[in-house]
Parts: sequence; structure tokens; C-alpha cells
Amino acid sequence: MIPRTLTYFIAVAEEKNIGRAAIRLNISQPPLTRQVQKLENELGVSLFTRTPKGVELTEAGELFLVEARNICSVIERATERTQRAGKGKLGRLDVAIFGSGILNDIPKILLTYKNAYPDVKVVLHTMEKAEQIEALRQRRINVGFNRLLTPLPDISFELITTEKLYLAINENHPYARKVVIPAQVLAENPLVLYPTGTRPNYIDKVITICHDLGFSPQVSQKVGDVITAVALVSSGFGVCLVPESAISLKLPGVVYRSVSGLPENATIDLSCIYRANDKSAILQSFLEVCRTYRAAYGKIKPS
Amino acid sequence: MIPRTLTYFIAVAEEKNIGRAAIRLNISQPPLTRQVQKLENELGVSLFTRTPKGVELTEAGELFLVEARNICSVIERATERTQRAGKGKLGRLDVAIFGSGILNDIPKILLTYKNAYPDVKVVLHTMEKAEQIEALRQRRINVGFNRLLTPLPDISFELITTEKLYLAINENHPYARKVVIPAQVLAENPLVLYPTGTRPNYIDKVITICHDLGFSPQVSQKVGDVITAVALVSSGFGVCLVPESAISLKLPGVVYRSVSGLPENATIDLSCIYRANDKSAILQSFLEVCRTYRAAYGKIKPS
DNA sequence: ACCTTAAATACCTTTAGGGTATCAAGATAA
DNA sequence: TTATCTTGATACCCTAAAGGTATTTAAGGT
Repeated sequence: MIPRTLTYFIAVAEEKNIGRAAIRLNISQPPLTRQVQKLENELGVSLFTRTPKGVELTEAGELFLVEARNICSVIERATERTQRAGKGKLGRLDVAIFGSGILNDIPKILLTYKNAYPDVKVVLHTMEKAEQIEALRQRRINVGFNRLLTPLPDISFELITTEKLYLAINENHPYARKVVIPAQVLAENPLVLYPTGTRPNYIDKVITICHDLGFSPQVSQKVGDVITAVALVSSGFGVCLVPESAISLKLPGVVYRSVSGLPENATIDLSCIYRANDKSAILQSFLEVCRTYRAAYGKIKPS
Repeated sequence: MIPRTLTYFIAVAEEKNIGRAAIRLNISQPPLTRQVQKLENELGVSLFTRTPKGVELTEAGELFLVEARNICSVIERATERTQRAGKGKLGRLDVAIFGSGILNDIPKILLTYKNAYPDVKVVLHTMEKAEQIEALRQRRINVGFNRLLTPLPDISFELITTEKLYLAINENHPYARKVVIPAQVLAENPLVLYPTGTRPNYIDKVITICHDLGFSPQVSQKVGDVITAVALVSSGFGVCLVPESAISLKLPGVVYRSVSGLPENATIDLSCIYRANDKSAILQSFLEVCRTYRAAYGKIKPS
């Protein structure tokens, strides 16, 4: 990448002798002489004074030597950075997360990624599902995390983890004494549902589960996110089915219990979406981290 | 000077289309395609994604575009600066002046030069004649100012100005009433001589003048520089022959008078010296300023 | 299925860069 | 002083890199 002319000039300037410089450059003396002359003509400046012992830099040559070394280091830095960018090790990754999806898996993945690619600047954006798709198409983000994603022609997705569902229940509720609660709890109690926003979503998932169990749920409240939902459970508004990762969310008076008798499909996925045609090294390296994470932690854990 | 590869890459990146970029670069499309491929191979990074409508920068390409533009501007700045240095318009000029030679001509020359070549840093050094020659040989200075310089094989000199001599005399002295004082004043009064330091110098000049007039001077004091000498005249130590430029030095009780009857050679020169083999543009442009100055102000003014 | 558009490939031509032999000029040694 | 050595410059030839023309390939758009 570095211009021959500069390499040659620097060698001559350092050796103060065209012949010796030619040896160092593994070429013969005449072409080097010509290259130096060519450079001087191009600049319109004499860079060397010819002495019987060799050559000596003029003042302009002295200055150009400094500049030439500088140019070389700028070029080297540029190629090095470009190569790192090409390997996905330098740049910026815009990630969309959903309101309360920041509970367990996503921060772990982001942390792993940031450790592996410390020079990639990770920027988080909170977006709802529809917004994420829009932002992906407009290239405002590289990847979005969400649940219950469906593939689109231009948007691919990658499963991160599948979680069992747990019941968030007030500790004063009679069922709360049991370690495993039968599924009928969902029919007998008002349900807090979330999130509001683009349908279909987790609300529909829960309703489907209830229908599969043979009843329609009594809806107590529909709220925006899991934190508000669990807060309502804490205040006695009802019970709420939450993904396993929400268990790490401790609120006063709320306990989490396994539910027995739920259908096979009573799980919730966490996926990420990205532009199907995005071959960028940064995205690919991020997806690689996601896949590794899934292989290690993405399986449903036996209760 | 700017690497073809970069020009080509930037054109393609800007046009987002190899064919159009080729037209802009006045070459045909295939060689441009090959140059882009070559660049990508060299970097080991894919810089463009090929689309049916043209090409699009990858993330690495986007970064390299910024870097490439930066490299170009660094190179342009470097060549521009080198060219200015080649014309003597950029750099550093180390000038030696003697103790009190800073009275009239030298500051004027330096000022003219600094106005004409504002990007040359002029550094002043106070040095005695022998020191100046030593410093020139050691390349610590580019040019030195002094009086009564004699050419050496390796040191050339250039006359700046030839000045008539004036008598510094105490205003209470009887002769001080005359506008023009006869030369015999030198025989009748003790003389303050300067400078001490390397001989022969201005002291010998004054003594020679006296001998030419047919007497040996009475030496009152020998001091280092003209300022001290005139200060002694002010204190009544005697009279002192000073160059015209010293007239601008006002001290209490001292007046300056023309002297009649001095020999033809009763003048003092101001010259500058420089390495005979110094062809540097900065020195040459400085000498040019000196020559212009001499042509304008270096003649002996009629009294 | 056809046409359009743009990049890629194949093959040839030009030109820039490199090699060998030799020259000219200044320094060094006999 | 002359002979020799060193170093950069020139002349001339050759290789290889860059550019040109013709054609192919691939992907949208009609």
C-alpha cells in the first residue's frame, strides 16, 4: 500500500547514498536514481544535493522526510484499522432491545460480545417490535432482540433461547404455599397480561395457552412490560405468567412458582432479528456470539 | 503523488458505480474493476458489496473511505509544504548578530525578510565574529552579521552597507559647539575604543585611521560594545568614533558630529557571512533581501 | 422469457519500472 | 601530478504492471 516513491525516498535519505539504498531495497542503482529524479520533478523541488560521497538532504528534503514518514504511518494505521473493521473487530453495532428484555440473556450476550470485540462500540436503543423492523430496514440498527418474532423476506431471525414459563403470584395467595402449582390457577385467577403494543405478542401466547387448556382467561390488566406486570401481582391484581428470566426480578410479596400441566408449547422464545442481506463482519461476529450463547445456555432447563 | 489506488477507490466509493467512476477517471471500466479487486486483495478485506445497480461500501469500506480521504489530504499538505520549503518560504533561519549591531540596518533587514517570508522562523543568536564562523561551520547558524569580515575559502560574505563615521562627543566639550569637527579632535582627546574580542576589528580600523592622519591615538578605555563606549563618552571619558547607525543611540550629554579631514577609508562596513556552499533556498532568499536592502539603503549618504 | 444494466473475464497493447553496461566527476592515494 | 576509486547519471534493453476492446455472467425489471 505504501507508495514505492516514498519507500525509496526514505531509504535514500537514511542511507545518504543512492547505491547503498538500492542494495537495501534490492534493486539496482540506476532505477533508484531515476525514481529520485522523478520525485524531485513531480514536486518541483530538489530534495538532495549530490556530493561526491553520496547525497545530502536539502532543507526541503529534510522536511519531506518528516512528512514522508508521517504519510507512511498514516497509511499503515489506515490499512490496519480497515483490516480490523473487515474482521468485525472495529466499528459500531446498534442493538435494539425491548422494554424489559434486559433482564437476563441480553446483557450476558452483550457483555460476552464486548469482551471479545472491545473496539466495537455497542449502542443500545429501546424499541418495540414494529419499530425494530422499521429501524432495521432504515439501517438505523444492525440487530434487534424480541420475542415471538416471525421471519420476513428481508429480515432473518436467530433463536437465542427458549424459556419455560413461571407463575408470578402474591405470597399471600393460598396457592403460593405450593412449590408446583396446577395449571388451573390460570382459570381461577385474574391474569395480568403484557406487553401492550404490536400484536401478536406474548399476550396472545398466554391466551392461546389458556384456550389450549380449555378456558378463556379473566384479564385483570394489560400493561406495557413485565416489570409493571409483576408490580401489579405484588399489589394483588392477580397472577402473571412470566418467562424464567423474569425470576431474577424481585419485588416485595411476589414469589415465582412452576406450573404443572401446561401444554408443550407453553414456552417463550427470545430471538434476534437482522437484515437478511447484511453480510457485514460486525453483524456476523455478533451472531456468532449469539449462537455460542444459545449452544451453552439456550436450552430449556429441567425444572 | 497521490496513489492511483486511492484516487480510484474514492471515485468508485463516491459514484457507487464502477462504470461511472471509470468515466470520471477517464479510463475504461475493466481496469478499474481490476484495481478495486487488487486493493481488496492487498488489504484482505472486501470494501464493496456488488449490487445489480453498482457497488456499495461495506463497513470496512466506509472506514477506508474516511482514511483514504485523510491520507490524500496528508499527502497534499506534505507536498505543498515541501514545495514552499523549496522556495525558501517555509523553514527556519538562524541568524547571528554581534553585541550591539542591532541598532539600525539589521532589524530593518530582518523585518523586511519576516514580512516577505512569514512562515520562516527567524532565530537570533548573539555571537562574536569568531564564534559566528565556528557556528556557521557547525551549521548551527545560516548567516551571521558583522563588520570588517574577510572572506575565507568556505565562508562567503555579502556587503550590506558602508557607513560614514561620526564622532560621539560630550556636549560640554568645547568642540561640541561646532557642527563639523576637524579630524585633529582625535589626536587631542582620549579615545574610547570598542569592541574587545577577536582582532582585527573596529579598534584596529580606528587606530589605522589615526595613523593615516599622522598620529597615535591616546586610548582612554577599550570596552565591549558601542553602547558601553557611548556611555563612557556620556561620563566624560573621551570621544568615540562610531558608525552612522549608532546615532540612533541617544544617551544623556552625548552628541554626534561629522568629522572633517578623515581619510577616504574612514568608513565602516556591515556585512553578512554564510557558508560558501550553502545553496539552500532559505539562505538564498535571505541574501536576496539583503541585496535589495543594500541597493536601497547601503550607499554612503552625503553629509 | 426477454431485455437492460453492471460487474467480471479474456486477451491484447502501452507504459512504467527494473536490469546491465558505461560514462563523467570529484576524491583519494601513489 | 597521475592513476584509481567511488558515486551518481545516461543509454539501452527487458519485464511486468496498468490500460483498452470485446465478450461473458448475473441479477433485476418488464
